[in-house]
Amino acid sequence: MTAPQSSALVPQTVTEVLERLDAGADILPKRLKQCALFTRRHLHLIPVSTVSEMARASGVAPSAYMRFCQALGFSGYSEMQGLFKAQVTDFRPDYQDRLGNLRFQADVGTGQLLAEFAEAGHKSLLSLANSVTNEGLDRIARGMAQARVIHLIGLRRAYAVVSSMAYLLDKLEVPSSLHYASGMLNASGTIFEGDVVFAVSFAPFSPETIRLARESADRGIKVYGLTDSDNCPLNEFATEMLIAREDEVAGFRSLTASITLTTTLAVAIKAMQSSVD
Amino acid sequence: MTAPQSSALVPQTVTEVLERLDAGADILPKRLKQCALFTRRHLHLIPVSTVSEMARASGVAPSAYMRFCQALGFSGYSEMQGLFKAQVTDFRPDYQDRLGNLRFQADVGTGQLLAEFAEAGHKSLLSLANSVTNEGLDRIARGMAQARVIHLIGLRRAYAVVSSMAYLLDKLEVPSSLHYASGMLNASGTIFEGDVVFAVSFAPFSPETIRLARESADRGIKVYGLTDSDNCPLNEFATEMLIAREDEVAGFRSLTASITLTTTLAVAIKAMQSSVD
DNA sequence: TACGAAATGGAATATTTATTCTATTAATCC
DNA sequence: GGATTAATAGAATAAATATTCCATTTCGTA
Repeated sequence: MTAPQSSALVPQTVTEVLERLDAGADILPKRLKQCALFTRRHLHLIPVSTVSEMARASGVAPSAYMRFCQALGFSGYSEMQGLFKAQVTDFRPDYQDRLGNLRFQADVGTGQLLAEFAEAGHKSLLSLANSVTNEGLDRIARGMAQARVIHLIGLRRAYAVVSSMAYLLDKLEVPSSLHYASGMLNASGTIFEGDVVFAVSFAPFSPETIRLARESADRGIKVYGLTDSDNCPLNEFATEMLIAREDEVAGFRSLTASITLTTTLAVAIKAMQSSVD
Repeated sequence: MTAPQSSALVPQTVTEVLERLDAGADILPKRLKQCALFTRRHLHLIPVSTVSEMARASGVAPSAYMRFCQALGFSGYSEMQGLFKAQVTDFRPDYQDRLGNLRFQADVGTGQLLAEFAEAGHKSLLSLANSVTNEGLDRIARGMAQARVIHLIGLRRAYAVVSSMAYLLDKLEVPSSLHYASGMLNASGTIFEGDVVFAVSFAPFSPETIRLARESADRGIKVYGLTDSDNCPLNEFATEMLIAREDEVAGFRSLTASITLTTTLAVAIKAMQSSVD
C-alpha cells in the first residue's frame, strides 16, 4: 500500500523540487536517477509533456517515471505537473497593488522575502525556456554576429540588462556600444549601415528607447528587441523580438530571465563569430 | 458539416494563428469572439490548459471553444495546443541518443546554451538561499534603512548589479546615489557621516571599488559589501558582507543570484523604513 | 553461486479530457 | 412577424492519459 497521505511531504514549490532532485541524485536507483538527471535539465518540459513523453525522453518506462514522481513526494505525475503548470497559470497581481502588498510584506522576515524572490527566479527561468525557441534565438545571434557594431539601448529597469551585456561583449571582444541614459540617446548619428541595434524595453516602455530604435529601423538598420510583454511597441518594426517574462514578488521584479537570456545571447554571438573564422 | 480536411488551411505557426485571430475578430459570432479576445491575450496558457479551462476562462462552454478552434482552421483543440506545445518542445534534441553525454556535446546549439544558463541560474539561486542567513540579511537591511543616503559602488561585472539596485531604490524613494564608473569614484567627498556605502565587487576585485570603500570605512562610514568569494578584500573592513556565488557555464557567469539578492535587499530596506514610520 | 530484496517493464485498469451530437435558443431574411 | 438558418450549451461518446499491478530481471550480500 503506497501511502501518499501526508500532504506535508508533498513539495509545494519549484525550489523544493530542485532540492529533492539534488538530494536524491545520489541515493536513487539507476532508472530513477536517469529520470532525475533528465528532469533536472528539462524542467520546462514538465507542464507540456505526458508521463510517457517524459519517460521516453528519460529513457525509462512510464511506470518508472511514475515511481520517480512518487519518490519525490508527489502522489503521481499529475500532481507534480500541476505544480509546474501553476507557474504559467498563476495570476499576477496588478501594478497598483504594490504599496499595499509591500506593507503586507513588512512583517514577514527578510529571509522569507529572499526565498520568495528566489522562487520567482526559478519560475522566471522556467518560463524563459518556454517562450524562447531555439530557432528564434539562433537567428538573432546569427544576425547580431554579422554586425559591424552592436548598439545597446535600454533605460530605467532595462539599463542594468544592457550594461551587463555591454560588459560581457567587451570581454568577448565583440564590438559594441552602450548608449547611456538621457541626452546621449540622440546619438543616432553614430549608428551606421551594417550595425545592429539591440533595444531592451519593459512595460511601461520608455519613449526614448522606442524612438531611437524606430529611427534606426527607418534608416534600414536591423533592430532586435527584448521585452517582457506581447504589446511592446518594438514589435512594430523590430526584425525579431525576444520575450523574457519575470515573475514578481509583491509587485517587484528581478531581472533573472532577462539577464540570463542576454548573457546567453552574448556568448552565442561570440560563438558564431568564432565558428565563421 | 465543417470540413477540416485540407491540411493546407491549418495554421502552422503562432504568427499565422495571430493573423487569423485578428482577422476573425470582426466576423466571428459573439461567443467565438469572446474566445478570440481572451486567447489573444493569453496565448501562453494554451500549452498548459485543457479545453474546459480555456473555455471557462473565456466565459464560454467547452463546445464553443471547440468550434472556435475549428473556426481558426484546426481540427480541434488538441491540434491547436500541439502547435503551441511545439514552441516549448521545439529545441528538444532527440533525447534517447544524447542521454549519456548531455553535457559533453560538441555541437552545442543556442537553445542548449540557454538551457545551461538557466540551469546555472537554478543552482545559483539554490546556493544563495543556503549561504545567506535570515539574520544577516535582516541586520544589513536594518542598517541600510537608517542611512541618510545609500552610496552604491560597483564596476565591471558588478556595475549592472548596483545600477539595477539604484533604479529600484529610486522608484522606492529610498535616497541613494550611484557612483559611476571611472573618474567619478574619487567622489568620496560626497559621502558624509550617517551615509552608508554598499559596495559590490567580484573576483578579480577592482582596486577602485575597494579603495573608495576603504576610504569610507576609515572615516567611520558603515560599509556593506556583496561579493562572490570568501577572500574579498572588502572583508577586512566591511561592517557586514553578503556572498552570492554564481554558477558558471563555459567560464561565463550570469548575475542571477546577485541581482536577486540586491532586489530583495532593496525591497527589505523600504519595508523597514515603512514599518518605522 | 545462491538467496532475498529491490527494481524494472509491460500490460490491465481507472481517470481525465477531447470531441461530437442534439435539443434549444437567438439571429436573419423575406 | 413568421420561416429559415446559424449559434449555443449541455449531455453522450470517443480518445488519450495516468496509474496500478504483477511477472520477470537485476542487484547486493553472504
